[in-house]
Amino acid sequence: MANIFDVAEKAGVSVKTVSRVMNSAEQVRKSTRERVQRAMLELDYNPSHAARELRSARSRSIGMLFGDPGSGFQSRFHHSALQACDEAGYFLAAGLLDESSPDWDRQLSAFLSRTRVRNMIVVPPLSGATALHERLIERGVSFVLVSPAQSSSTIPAVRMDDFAAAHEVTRHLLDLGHRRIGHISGAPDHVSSTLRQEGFVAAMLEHGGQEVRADWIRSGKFKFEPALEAAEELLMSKDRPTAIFASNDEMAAAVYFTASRLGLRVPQDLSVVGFDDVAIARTIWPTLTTIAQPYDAMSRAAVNYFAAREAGENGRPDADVITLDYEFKIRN
Amino acid sequence: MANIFDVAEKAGVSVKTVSRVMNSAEQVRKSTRERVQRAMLELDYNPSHAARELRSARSRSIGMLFGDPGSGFQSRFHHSALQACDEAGYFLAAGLLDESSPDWDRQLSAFLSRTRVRNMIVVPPLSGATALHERLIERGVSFVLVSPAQSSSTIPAVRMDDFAAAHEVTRHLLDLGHRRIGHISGAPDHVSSTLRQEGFVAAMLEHGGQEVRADWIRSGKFKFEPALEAAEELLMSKDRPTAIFASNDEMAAAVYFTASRLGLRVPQDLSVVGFDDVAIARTIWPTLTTIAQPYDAMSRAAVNYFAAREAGENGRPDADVITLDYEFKIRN
DNA sequence: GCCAGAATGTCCAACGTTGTCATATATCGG
DNA sequence: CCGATATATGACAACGTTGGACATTCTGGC
Repeated sequence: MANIFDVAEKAGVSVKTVSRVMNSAEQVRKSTRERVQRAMLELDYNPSHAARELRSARSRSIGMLFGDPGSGFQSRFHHSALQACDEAGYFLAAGLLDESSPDWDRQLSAFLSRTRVRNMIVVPPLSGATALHERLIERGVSFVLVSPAQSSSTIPAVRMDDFAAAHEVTRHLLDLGHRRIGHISGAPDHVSSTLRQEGFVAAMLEHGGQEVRADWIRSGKFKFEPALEAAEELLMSKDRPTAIFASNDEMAAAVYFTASRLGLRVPQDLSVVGFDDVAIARTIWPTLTTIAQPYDAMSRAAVNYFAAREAGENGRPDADVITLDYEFKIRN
Repeated sequence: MANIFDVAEKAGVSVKTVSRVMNSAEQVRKSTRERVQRAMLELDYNPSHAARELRSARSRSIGMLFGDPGSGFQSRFHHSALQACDEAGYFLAAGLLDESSPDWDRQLSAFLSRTRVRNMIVVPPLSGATALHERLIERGVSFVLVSPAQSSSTIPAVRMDDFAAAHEVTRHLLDLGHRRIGHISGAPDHVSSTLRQEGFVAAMLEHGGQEVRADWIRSGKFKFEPALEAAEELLMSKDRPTAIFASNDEMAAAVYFTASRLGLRVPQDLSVVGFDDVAIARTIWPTLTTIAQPYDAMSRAAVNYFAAREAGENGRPDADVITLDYEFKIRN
């Protein structure tokens, strides 16, 4: 396997010059640079990540921790973050962290000190784990929250515009002619849930306030089982809603479940829309109209945040919240 | 951040002894070992992965490549492999590989030479990519296939007992009183698909051969859309089957889909069973009876394979196929 | 108290790269 | 064509760890 010396020899320069070409910090003459790059290609050379990581002041690793495997999100984010890291020349180091274990602090320590990562992307459900965030700050790790549960003015975050998305989804139902619309919200301590609910209410009010009934807004905690109950409560009564907007796809699936149990057909008797566009949305029948989180864009934004922070070495204010556009997937 | 010198000083030993404790190759007195371990704990010391990787002959990294993100499998395997690696003291390095890209060879090169991994776990769909396997052999990487598409006598693999599982599933349907059972098989060039079909046929034959109708076995290629067609063909005729065994969960979901479209209720009018136990199985309604792949056990077996190979340094024959027990999940 | 063997220490080199600092080479005005 | 200055390149140490080849110090059994 080729190393930097082989490249240097082949290109007829010193190893330092090769290093400079790769890190492109200092100036290298164009002709030299090209000669080196050709040599790298011909030798199929790639720098050893371990060696760079060990020697260099700069860290080229970004960490990502995985919590509860149940979350359909994590794999989406993992994949898109891998891609974003590839593009930006970072290495993504993945680890496990069980936030419910008393041991989680040690797990974190082990991950951080083994990998030496100093930049992390924290995705759901861990982006809602405040204790973890505090610990990261203490340890001087800089991190970006993805779709955090709480909005914070001190921690940079990447999120989508939940309010606007919920508004548009509700609008869509109204445009289809629905007037009696129920909502199954997520976990009450989750800002996304609140924003989605607000977006729902706002759209309803715009269309005539009398329609928003408090008993047609139920919490499903973002989970399947609680959403079953919520759906049952919404659908059992005589004057039931004709459409339900669930705050995520899993809960929307629970609505399907309940509707089917009660003999209601979707979408003839009941319209359902979800949120997130996880795998389920395209697999259940009828395929679920939903809002797609901008996974790729979010990951890319997070990675770019680190890249930018490093480029401009000025310790710029750490409080940006980047809000990205969602995508509205209309299905059956 | 503590390093090996700090630990040595704290424990009152030399760095060499600390190193010995960690690599446990040579003999260290129990009392010394404990003293060192205490020092490591107190200092919250973890060896730098980069430094070990760089210096040591032994590689503590195991690579895992992700192909098409659509596969519900990959995240399950990733999670369980992370866990298995944690337990065994390995580090899991993840990368992307787009097998359909003309560039895939370069992607592989970059991954291998950057990370220096020499052990890999190859999961579906890449465990079916023969060209990749050949390239890995050429490059001297040792790898274990997980649920490979073809059985090979030269590449070690971990798989589940598809035949037995399919047999048991079919048996289950027979025990429920079904006699008219259809089967939607997977991709014909996939040995799992073949084995599952054989298990199905064997169970049917045991119960009276006249029941196995060739036109009740259709290929769905392991995908949703082709399975829709297959299900339609099975369910449209007057004398339709009363139960369908689909070779994976995605196709089982397609059966639900079609049944619902044709006005058939599951499970009253039609029983459906799936295979794999991906997220969908627990989310669609009625929850899907299926076979759970032994994700954790498979990953652990793969990791242990490398650990064992390293312990007994004898170049033992490379052709083991480990077959693991599945789990039968009876749902609604 | 002696001895064998186990346990531990010493010292140095090496892994592949980057940071520091020194030096060589090109560029430019006069 | 000269020296001055900017630009391009090189030599060498260092990152944290393991491996090797020994030397030294314990330990336990006689």
